[in-house]
Amino acid sequence: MARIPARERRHQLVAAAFRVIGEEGFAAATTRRVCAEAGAPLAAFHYCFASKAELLSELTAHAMAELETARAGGAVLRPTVVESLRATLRGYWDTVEADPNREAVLTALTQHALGDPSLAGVAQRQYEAYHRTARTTLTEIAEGCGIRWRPPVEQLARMVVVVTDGVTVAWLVDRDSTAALNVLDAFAEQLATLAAPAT
Amino acid sequence: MARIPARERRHQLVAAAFRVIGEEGFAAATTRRVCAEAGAPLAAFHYCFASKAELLSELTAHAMAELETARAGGAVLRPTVVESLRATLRGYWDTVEADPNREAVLTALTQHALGDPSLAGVAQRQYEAYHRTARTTLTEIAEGCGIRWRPPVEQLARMVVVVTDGVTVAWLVDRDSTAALNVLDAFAEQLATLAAPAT
DNA sequence: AATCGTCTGGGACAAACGACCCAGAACCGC
DNA sequence: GCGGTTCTGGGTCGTTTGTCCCAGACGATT
Repeated sequence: MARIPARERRHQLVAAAFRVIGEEGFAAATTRRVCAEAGAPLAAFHYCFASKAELLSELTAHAMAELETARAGGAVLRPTVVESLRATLRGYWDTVEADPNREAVLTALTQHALGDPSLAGVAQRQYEAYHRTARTTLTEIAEGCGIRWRPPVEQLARMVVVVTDGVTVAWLVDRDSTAALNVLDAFAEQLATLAAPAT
Repeated sequence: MARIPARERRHQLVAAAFRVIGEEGFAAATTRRVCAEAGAPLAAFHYCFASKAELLSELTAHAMAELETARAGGAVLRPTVVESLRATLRGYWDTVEADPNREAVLTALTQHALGDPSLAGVAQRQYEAYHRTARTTLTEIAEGCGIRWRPPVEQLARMVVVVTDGVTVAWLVDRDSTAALNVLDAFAEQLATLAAPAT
Protein backbone atom coordinates (compact mmCIF):
# COMPACT_ATOMS: atom_id res chain seq x y z
CA MET A 1 0.00 0.00 0.00
CA ALA A 2 1.38 3.37 -1.01
CA ARG A 3 2.60 5.66 1.75
CA ILE A 4 0.59 8.87 1.73
CA PRO A 5 0.91 11.90 4.04
CA ALA A 6 -1.86 12.24 6.61
CA ARG A 7 -3.10 15.54 5.26
CA GLU A 8 -3.75 14.05 1.86
CA ARG A 9 -5.21 10.90 3.42
CA ARG A 10 -7.79 13.02 5.22
CA HIS A 11 -9.00 14.43 1.93
CA GLN A 12 -9.04 11.01 0.32
CA LEU A 13 -11.09 9.61 3.20
CA VAL A 14 -13.53 12.52 3.12
CA ALA A 15 -13.93 12.12 -0.64
CA ALA A 16 -14.40 8.37 -0.23
CA ALA A 17 -17.02 8.88 2.49
CA PHE A 18 -18.72 11.35 0.16
CA ARG A 19 -18.96 8.75 -2.59
CA VAL A 20 -20.11 5.97 -0.27
CA ILE A 21 -22.84 8.06 1.34
CA GLY A 22 -23.98 9.43 -1.99
CA GLU A 23 -24.24 6.01 -3.58
CA GLU A 24 -25.22 3.74 -0.73
CA GLY A 25 -26.58 5.98 1.99
CA PHE A 26 -25.43 7.02 5.39
CA ALA A 27 -25.59 3.60 6.99
CA ALA A 28 -23.06 2.21 4.51
CA ALA A 29 -20.40 4.69 5.58
CA THR A 30 -18.58 2.48 8.07
CA THR A 31 -14.92 3.07 8.82
CA ARG A 32 -13.98 -0.11 7.02
CA ARG A 33 -16.11 0.65 3.98
CA VAL A 34 -14.75 4.19 3.69
CA CYS A 35 -11.15 3.03 3.98
CA ALA A 36 -11.73 0.38 1.33
CA GLU A 37 -13.28 2.98 -0.98
CA ALA A 38 -10.28 5.25 -0.40
CA GLY A 39 -7.84 2.40 -0.87
CA ALA A 40 -6.45 3.13 2.57
CA PRO A 41 -5.51 0.77 5.41
CA LEU A 42 -7.96 0.72 8.27
CA ALA A 43 -5.29 2.04 10.63
CA ALA A 44 -5.12 5.19 8.54
CA PHE A 45 -8.61 6.11 9.67
CA HIS A 46 -7.88 6.65 13.32
CA TYR A 47 -4.46 7.93 12.47
CA CYS A 48 -6.03 10.78 10.49
CA PHE A 49 -9.21 11.25 12.50
CA ALA A 50 -9.75 11.05 16.25
CA SER A 51 -13.12 9.45 15.65
CA LYS A 52 -15.72 8.72 13.03
CA ALA A 53 -17.60 11.78 14.21
CA GLU A 54 -14.62 13.92 13.25
CA LEU A 55 -14.70 12.54 9.72
CA LEU A 56 -18.42 13.25 9.53
CA SER A 57 -17.88 16.76 10.82
CA GLU A 58 -15.24 17.47 8.19
CA LEU A 59 -17.45 15.93 5.54
CA THR A 60 -20.32 18.20 6.54
CA ALA A 61 -18.14 21.27 6.31
CA HIS A 62 -16.84 20.12 2.94
CA ALA A 63 -20.32 19.46 1.59
CA MET A 64 -21.61 22.83 2.71
CA ALA A 65 -18.65 24.61 1.20
CA GLU A 66 -19.25 22.84 -2.12
CA LEU A 67 -22.89 23.76 -1.89
CA GLU A 68 -22.15 27.39 -1.25
CA THR A 69 -19.91 27.69 -4.31
CA ALA A 70 -22.44 25.81 -6.41
CA ARG A 71 -25.61 27.64 -5.43
CA ALA A 72 -24.04 31.01 -4.84
CA GLY A 73 -22.07 30.88 -8.06
CA GLY A 74 -25.49 31.51 -9.55
CA ALA A 75 -26.99 34.88 -10.48
CA VAL A 76 -26.73 34.72 -14.26
CA LEU A 77 -27.84 38.11 -15.56
CA ARG A 78 -29.94 38.48 -18.72
CA PRO A 79 -31.86 41.39 -20.25
CA THR A 80 -35.17 40.46 -18.61
CA VAL A 81 -36.04 39.18 -15.16
CA VAL A 82 -37.59 35.94 -16.44
CA GLU A 83 -34.54 35.12 -18.48
CA SER A 84 -32.23 35.90 -15.59
CA LEU A 85 -34.22 33.68 -13.24
CA ARG A 86 -34.41 30.88 -15.76
CA ALA A 87 -30.71 31.07 -16.57
CA THR A 88 -29.79 31.17 -12.89
CA LEU A 89 -32.00 28.23 -11.99
CA ARG A 90 -30.69 26.28 -14.96
CA GLY A 91 -27.19 27.14 -13.88
CA TYR A 92 -27.88 25.65 -10.50
CA TRP A 93 -29.47 22.65 -12.12
CA ASP A 94 -26.41 22.00 -14.24
CA THR A 95 -24.36 21.66 -11.07
CA VAL A 96 -26.88 19.14 -9.73
CA GLU A 97 -26.76 16.95 -12.79
CA ALA A 98 -22.99 17.32 -13.01
CA ASP A 99 -22.58 15.96 -9.50
CA PRO A 100 -25.70 14.19 -8.24
CA ASN A 101 -23.74 12.80 -5.32
CA ARG A 102 -23.39 16.22 -3.76
CA GLU A 103 -27.16 16.59 -3.47
CA ALA A 104 -27.64 12.99 -2.41
CA VAL A 105 -25.13 13.53 0.38
CA LEU A 106 -26.74 16.80 1.43
CA THR A 107 -30.22 15.29 1.68
CA ALA A 108 -28.81 12.28 3.52
CA LEU A 109 -27.04 14.69 5.85
CA THR A 110 -30.23 16.63 6.53
CA GLN A 111 -32.12 13.46 7.24
CA HIS A 112 -29.45 12.14 9.57
CA ALA A 113 -29.11 15.44 11.41
CA LEU A 114 -32.86 15.60 12.00
CA GLY A 115 -32.84 12.42 14.08
CA ASP A 116 -29.54 12.68 15.91
CA PRO A 117 -29.74 15.13 18.84
CA SER A 118 -25.92 15.36 18.93
CA LEU A 119 -26.15 16.88 15.45
CA ALA A 120 -28.89 19.31 16.42
CA GLY A 121 -28.39 22.56 14.58
CA VAL A 122 -26.54 21.04 11.66
CA ALA A 123 -29.66 20.77 9.54
CA GLN A 124 -30.73 24.25 10.65
CA ARG A 125 -27.40 25.75 9.64
CA GLN A 126 -27.61 23.89 6.35
CA TYR A 127 -30.96 25.43 5.52
CA GLU A 128 -29.90 28.85 6.73
CA ALA A 129 -27.08 28.61 4.21
CA TYR A 130 -29.59 27.68 1.52
CA HIS A 131 -31.75 30.68 2.37
CA ARG A 132 -28.80 33.03 2.53
CA THR A 133 -27.51 32.12 -0.93
CA ALA A 134 -31.03 32.27 -2.35
CA ARG A 135 -31.50 35.73 -0.84
CA THR A 136 -28.25 37.14 -2.21
CA THR A 137 -28.90 35.62 -5.62
CA LEU A 138 -32.37 37.14 -5.76
CA THR A 139 -30.98 40.51 -4.72
CA GLU A 140 -28.27 40.34 -7.38
CA ILE A 141 -30.89 39.67 -10.02
CA ALA A 142 -33.08 42.50 -8.77
CA GLU A 143 -30.18 44.94 -8.91
CA GLY A 144 -28.90 43.62 -12.22
CA CYS A 145 -32.30 43.85 -13.88
CA GLY A 146 -33.25 47.11 -12.24
CA ILE A 147 -36.32 45.88 -10.41
CA ARG A 148 -37.40 45.25 -6.84
CA TRP A 149 -39.22 42.27 -5.38
CA ARG A 150 -42.79 42.90 -4.32
CA PRO A 151 -42.94 40.38 -1.45
CA PRO A 152 -40.17 40.37 1.17
CA VAL A 153 -37.01 38.76 -0.17
CA GLU A 154 -36.97 36.29 2.74
CA GLN A 155 -40.25 34.90 1.56
CA LEU A 156 -39.08 34.58 -2.03
CA ALA A 157 -35.85 32.98 -0.85
CA ARG A 158 -37.83 30.33 0.97
CA MET A 159 -39.83 29.67 -2.16
CA VAL A 160 -36.61 29.25 -4.12
CA VAL A 161 -35.20 26.85 -1.54
CA VAL A 162 -38.44 24.90 -1.39
CA VAL A 163 -38.64 24.52 -5.15
CA THR A 164 -34.97 23.73 -5.83
CA ASP A 165 -34.93 21.28 -2.96
CA GLY A 166 -38.18 19.67 -4.02
CA VAL A 167 -37.10 19.40 -7.63
CA THR A 168 -33.80 17.88 -6.59
CA VAL A 169 -35.28 15.23 -4.34
CA ALA A 170 -37.89 14.29 -6.94
CA TRP A 171 -35.13 14.01 -9.54
CA LEU A 172 -32.95 11.89 -7.25
CA VAL A 173 -35.86 9.46 -7.13
CA ASP A 174 -36.92 9.21 -10.76
CA ARG A 175 -34.07 10.97 -12.63
CA ASP A 176 -36.55 12.69 -14.94
CA SER A 177 -34.46 15.65 -16.13
CA THR A 178 -37.09 16.96 -18.52
CA ALA A 179 -39.70 17.19 -15.80
CA ALA A 180 -37.21 18.88 -13.49
CA LEU A 181 -36.37 21.56 -16.04
CA ASN A 182 -40.06 22.08 -16.79
CA VAL A 183 -40.78 22.79 -13.16
CA LEU A 184 -37.79 25.11 -12.82
CA ASP A 185 -38.74 27.06 -15.97
CA ALA A 186 -42.35 27.37 -14.84
CA PHE A 187 -41.15 28.55 -11.46
CA ALA A 188 -38.94 31.16 -13.10
CA GLU A 189 -41.92 32.58 -14.94
CA GLN A 190 -44.04 32.62 -11.81
CA LEU A 191 -41.31 34.30 -9.79
CA ALA A 192 -40.87 36.96 -12.46
CA THR A 193 -44.46 38.08 -11.98
CA LEU A 194 -43.49 39.09 -8.45
CA ALA A 195 -41.06 41.71 -9.69
CA ALA A 196 -41.98 45.38 -9.60
CA PRO A 197 -40.29 48.47 -11.07
CA ALA A 198 -37.48 49.74 -8.87
CA THR A 199 -38.41 52.60 -6.54
CA MET B 1 -45.66 -9.07 30.33
CA ALA B 2 -49.17 -9.21 28.98
CA ARG B 3 -50.00 -11.96 26.54
CA ILE B 4 -51.11 -10.48 23.25
CA PRO B 5 -52.15 -12.24 20.03
CA ALA B 6 -49.58 -12.11 17.22
CA ARG B 7 -51.84 -10.19 14.85
CA GLU B 8 -52.18 -7.36 17.30
CA ARG B 9 -48.49 -7.51 18.19
CA ARG B 10 -47.62 -6.91 14.56
CA HIS B 11 -49.58 -3.68 14.56
CA GLN B 12 -48.05 -2.61 17.86
CA LEU B 13 -44.56 -3.25 16.52
CA VAL B 14 -45.23 -1.39 13.29
CA ALA B 15 -46.63 1.56 15.23
CA ALA B 16 -43.65 1.49 17.58
CA ALA B 17 -41.20 1.43 14.66
CA PHE B 18 -43.11 4.36 13.19
CA ARG B 19 -42.62 6.40 16.34
CA VAL B 20 -38.97 5.47 16.72
CA ILE B 21 -38.07 6.30 13.12
CA GLY B 22 -40.03 9.52 13.20
CA GLU B 23 -38.41 10.73 16.38
CA GLU B 24 -34.92 9.31 16.22
CA GLY B 25 -34.32 8.39 12.62
CA PHE B 26 -33.93 5.19 10.71
CA ALA B 27 -30.75 4.05 12.41
CA ALA B 28 -32.43 4.03 15.81
CA ALA B 29 -35.00 1.47 14.70
CA THR B 30 -33.25 -1.66 15.94
CA THR B 31 -35.24 -4.74 16.80
CA ARG B 32 -34.55 -4.23 20.50
CA ARG B 33 -35.42 -0.55 20.42
CA VAL B 34 -38.67 -1.19 18.58
CA CYS B 35 -39.68 -3.95 20.97
CA ALA B 36 -38.93 -1.75 23.95
CA GLU B 37 -41.02 1.06 22.45
CA ALA B 38 -43.87 -1.37 21.88
CA GLY B 39 -43.50 -2.84 25.36
CA ALA B 40 -43.00 -6.23 23.79
CA PRO B 41 -40.49 -8.98 24.57
CA LEU B 42 -37.69 -9.33 22.05
CA ALA B 43 -38.85 -12.83 21.21
CA ALA B 44 -42.12 -11.36 19.98
CA PHE B 45 -40.29 -9.70 17.11
CA HIS B 46 -39.23 -12.82 15.27
CA TYR B 47 -42.36 -14.56 16.36
CA CYS B 48 -44.42 -11.96 14.48
CA PHE B 49 -42.01 -11.15 11.66
CA ALA B 50 -39.69 -13.43 9.73
CA SER B 51 -37.10 -10.66 9.61
CA LYS B 52 -36.56 -7.00 10.21
CA ALA B 53 -37.01 -6.44 6.49
CA GLU B 54 -40.54 -7.80 6.79
CA LEU B 55 -41.33 -5.26 9.51
CA LEU B 56 -39.91 -2.51 7.34
CA SER B 57 -41.92 -3.68 4.38
CA GLU B 58 -45.15 -3.63 6.38
CA LEU B 59 -44.23 -0.24 7.79
CA THR B 60 -43.73 1.13 4.29
CA ALA B 61 -47.12 -0.15 3.19
CA HIS B 62 -48.70 1.33 6.29
CA ALA B 63 -47.03 4.71 5.82
CA MET B 64 -48.07 4.93 2.18
CA ALA B 65 -51.64 4.01 3.03
CA GLU B 66 -51.72 6.75 5.67
CA LEU B 67 -50.26 9.14 3.16
CA GLU B 68 -52.82 8.28 0.53
CA THR B 69 -55.74 8.94 2.85
CA ALA B 70 -54.14 12.17 4.06
CA ARG B 71 -53.17 13.68 0.71
CA ALA B 72 -56.04 12.27 -1.30
CA GLY B 73 -58.60 13.33 1.25
CA GLY B 74 -57.81 16.77 -0.15
CA ALA B 75 -59.73 18.58 -2.87
CA VAL B 76 -61.59 21.16 -0.85
CA LEU B 77 -63.94 22.96 -3.25
CA ARG B 78 -64.55 26.72 -3.01
CA PRO B 79 -66.22 29.23 -5.36
CA THR B 80 -62.97 30.25 -7.06
CA VAL B 81 -59.97 28.30 -8.21
CA VAL B 82 -57.53 30.19 -5.97
CA GLU B 83 -59.62 29.60 -2.91
CA SER B 84 -60.02 25.92 -3.74
CA LEU B 85 -56.29 25.51 -4.21
CA ARG B 86 -55.50 27.39 -1.05
CA ALA B 87 -58.05 25.47 1.01
CA THR B 88 -56.83 22.16 -0.38
CA LEU B 89 -53.18 22.92 0.27
CA ARG B 90 -54.01 24.14 3.75
CA GLY B 91 -56.01 20.99 4.32
CA TYR B 92 -52.97 18.95 3.45
CA TRP B 93 -50.84 21.13 5.66
CA ASP B 94 -53.09 20.57 8.64
CA THR B 95 -52.46 16.85 8.36
CA VAL B 96 -48.72 17.52 8.34
CA GLU B 97 -48.78 19.61 11.47
CA ALA B 98 -51.19 17.22 13.13
CA ASP B 99 -48.80 14.30 12.65
CA PRO B 100 -45.27 15.46 11.82
CA ASN B 101 -44.00 11.95 12.39
CA ARG B 102 -45.75 10.65 9.32
CA GLU B 103 -43.81 13.02 7.09
CA ALA B 104 -40.57 12.47 8.98
CA VAL B 105 -40.94 8.74 8.45
CA LEU B 106 -41.79 9.17 4.78
CA THR B 107 -38.75 11.33 4.07
CA ALA B 108 -36.55 8.96 6.07
CA LEU B 109 -38.04 6.11 4.07
CA THR B 110 -37.29 7.83 0.77
CA GLN B 111 -33.75 8.54 1.82
CA HIS B 112 -33.20 4.98 2.95
CA ALA B 113 -34.75 3.47 -0.16
CA LEU B 114 -32.53 5.59 -2.39
CA GLY B 115 -29.36 3.99 -1.05
CA ASP B 116 -30.45 0.41 -0.50
CA PRO B 117 -30.56 -1.58 -3.76
CA SER B 118 -32.75 -4.22 -2.10
CA LEU B 119 -35.37 -1.49 -1.70
CA ALA B 120 -35.04 -0.29 -5.27
CA GLY B 121 -38.38 0.88 -6.57
CA VAL B 122 -39.81 1.69 -3.17
CA ALA B 123 -38.95 5.37 -3.46
CA GLN B 124 -40.19 5.38 -7.05
CA ARG B 125 -43.53 3.87 -6.06
CA GLN B 126 -43.74 6.37 -3.22
CA TYR B 127 -43.38 9.31 -5.57
CA GLU B 128 -45.68 7.80 -8.14
CA ALA B 129 -48.29 7.70 -5.37
CA TYR B 130 -47.59 11.36 -4.63
CA HIS B 131 -48.03 12.29 -8.27
CA ARG B 132 -51.18 10.23 -8.65
CA THR B 133 -52.92 11.85 -5.70
CA ALA B 134 -51.80 15.32 -6.84
CA ARG B 135 -53.16 14.62 -10.31
CA THR B 136 -56.56 13.45 -9.12
CA THR B 137 -56.83 16.34 -6.69
CA LEU B 138 -56.03 18.86 -9.43
CA THR B 139 -58.57 17.23 -11.70
CA GLU B 140 -61.22 17.33 -9.00
CA ILE B 141 -60.61 21.04 -8.52
CA ALA B 142 -60.73 21.68 -12.26
CA GLU B 143 -64.05 19.88 -12.55
CA GLY B 144 -65.44 21.40 -9.39
CA CYS B 145 -64.55 24.93 -10.43
CA GLY B 146 -65.45 24.47 -14.07
CA ILE B 147 -62.05 25.21 -15.52
CA ARG B 148 -59.30 23.31 -17.28
CA TRP B 149 -55.56 23.37 -16.68
CA ARG B 150 -53.51 25.07 -19.37
CA PRO B 151 -50.32 23.00 -18.98
CA PRO B 152 -50.57 19.18 -18.88
CA VAL B 153 -51.86 17.97 -15.52
CA GLU B 154 -48.79 15.74 -15.10
CA GLN B 155 -46.62 18.82 -15.10
CA LEU B 156 -48.78 20.63 -12.56
CA ALA B 157 -48.91 17.52 -10.40
CA ARG B 158 -45.14 17.46 -10.30
CA MET B 159 -45.11 21.10 -9.28
CA VAL B 160 -47.53 20.32 -6.47
CA VAL B 161 -45.43 17.41 -5.27
CA VAL B 162 -42.25 19.46 -5.50
CA VAL B 163 -43.70 22.34 -3.50
CA THR B 164 -45.50 20.31 -0.82
CA ASP B 165 -42.47 18.09 -0.39
CA GLY B 166 -40.10 21.03 -0.26
CA VAL B 167 -42.26 22.94 2.19
CA THR B 168 -42.55 19.89 4.40
CA VAL B 169 -38.82 19.19 4.53
CA ALA B 170 -38.02 22.83 5.21
CA TRP B 171 -40.59 22.84 7.99
CA LEU B 172 -39.24 19.63 9.50
CA VAL B 173 -35.94 21.46 9.82
CA ASP B 174 -36.95 24.84 11.22
CA ARG B 175 -40.63 24.32 12.20
CA ASP B 176 -41.55 27.73 10.85
CA SER B 177 -45.27 27.26 10.28
CA THR B 178 -45.89 30.84 9.18
CA ALA B 179 -43.28 30.65 6.44
CA ALA B 180 -44.68 27.29 5.32
CA LEU B 181 -48.20 28.67 4.97
CA ASN B 182 -46.89 31.73 3.16
CA VAL B 183 -45.23 29.59 0.55
CA LEU B 184 -48.28 27.38 0.15
CA ASP B 185 -50.61 30.38 -0.23
CA ALA B 186 -48.29 32.02 -2.75
CA PHE B 187 -48.12 28.77 -4.67
CA ALA B 188 -51.90 28.53 -4.71
CA GLU B 189 -52.12 31.97 -6.32
CA GLN B 190 -49.46 31.10 -8.87
CA LEU B 191 -51.12 27.81 -9.75
CA ALA B 192 -54.47 29.54 -10.20
CA THR B 193 -53.02 31.67 -13.00
CA LEU B 194 -52.52 28.44 -14.96
CA ALA B 195 -56.25 27.78 -15.09
CA ALA B 196 -58.21 28.46 -18.28
CA PRO B 197 -61.95 28.47 -19.01
CA ALA B 198 -63.27 24.97 -19.63
CA THR B 199 -63.60 23.99 -23.30
C1' DA C 1 -59.14 -31.15 34.45
C1' DA C 2 -56.30 -32.70 30.69
C1' DT C 3 -54.62 -31.22 26.25
C1' DC C 4 -52.82 -28.56 22.53
C1' DG C 5 -51.46 -24.67 20.08
C1' DT C 6 -49.99 -19.91 21.20
C1' DC C 7 -47.06 -16.71 23.22
C1' DT C 8 -43.26 -15.30 26.62
C1' DG C 9 -38.83 -15.30 29.07
C1' DG C 10 -34.12 -15.39 29.10
C1' DG C 11 -30.76 -16.60 27.22
C1' DA C 12 -27.23 -17.58 23.05
C1' DC C 13 -24.90 -16.83 18.70
C1' DA C 14 -22.04 -15.04 14.76
C1' DA C 15 -21.22 -10.98 12.39
C1' DA C 16 -20.04 -6.25 12.02
C1' DC C 17 -19.06 -2.22 14.14
C1' DG C 18 -15.91 1.81 16.31
C1' DA C 19 -11.87 2.08 18.52
C1' DC C 20 -7.33 0.94 19.90
C1' DC C 21 -2.56 -0.91 19.92
C1' DC C 22 2.20 -1.69 18.53
C1' DA C 23 6.02 -3.59 15.92
C1' DG C 24 8.18 -2.38 11.99
C1' DA C 25 8.63 -0.52 7.27
C1' DA C 26 9.22 3.66 4.69
C1' DC C 27 10.63 8.26 4.35
C1' DC C 28 12.92 12.60 5.74
C1' DG C 29 16.64 15.90 7.16
C1' DC C 30 21.14 15.54 8.49
C1' DG D 1 24.48 6.25 6.08
C1' DC D 2 21.72 7.35 10.44
C1' DG D 3 18.18 8.64 13.63
C1' DG D 4 13.81 10.14 14.24
C1' DT D 5 9.45 10.92 12.56
C1' DT D 6 5.59 9.32 9.82
C1' DC D 7 2.75 5.95 8.23
C1' DT D 8 1.34 0.92 7.56
C1' DG D 9 0.05 -3.92 8.60
C1' DG D 10 -2.37 -6.92 11.18
C1' DG D 11 -4.15 -7.86 14.93
C1' DT D 12 -7.49 -7.30 19.41
C1' DC D 13 -11.06 -5.47 22.38
C1' DG D 14 -15.87 -4.52 23.95
C1' DT D 15 -20.37 -3.42 22.16
C1' DT D 16 -24.32 -3.72 19.42
C1' DT D 17 -26.81 -5.74 15.93
C1' DG D 18 -30.09 -9.40 13.60
C1' DT D 19 -31.39 -13.82 14.31
C1' DC D 20 -32.32 -18.02 16.63
C1' DC D 21 -33.58 -21.47 20.29
C1' DC D 22 -36.34 -23.74 23.79
C1' DA D 23 -38.37 -24.60 28.16
C1' DG D 24 -42.35 -23.24 30.18
C1' DA D 25 -46.40 -20.27 31.20
C1' DC D 26 -50.83 -19.12 29.53
C1' DG D 27 -55.65 -19.68 27.34
C1' DA D 28 -59.03 -21.96 24.80
C1' DT D 29 -61.19 -26.30 23.63
C1' DT D 30 -62.82 -30.50 25.04
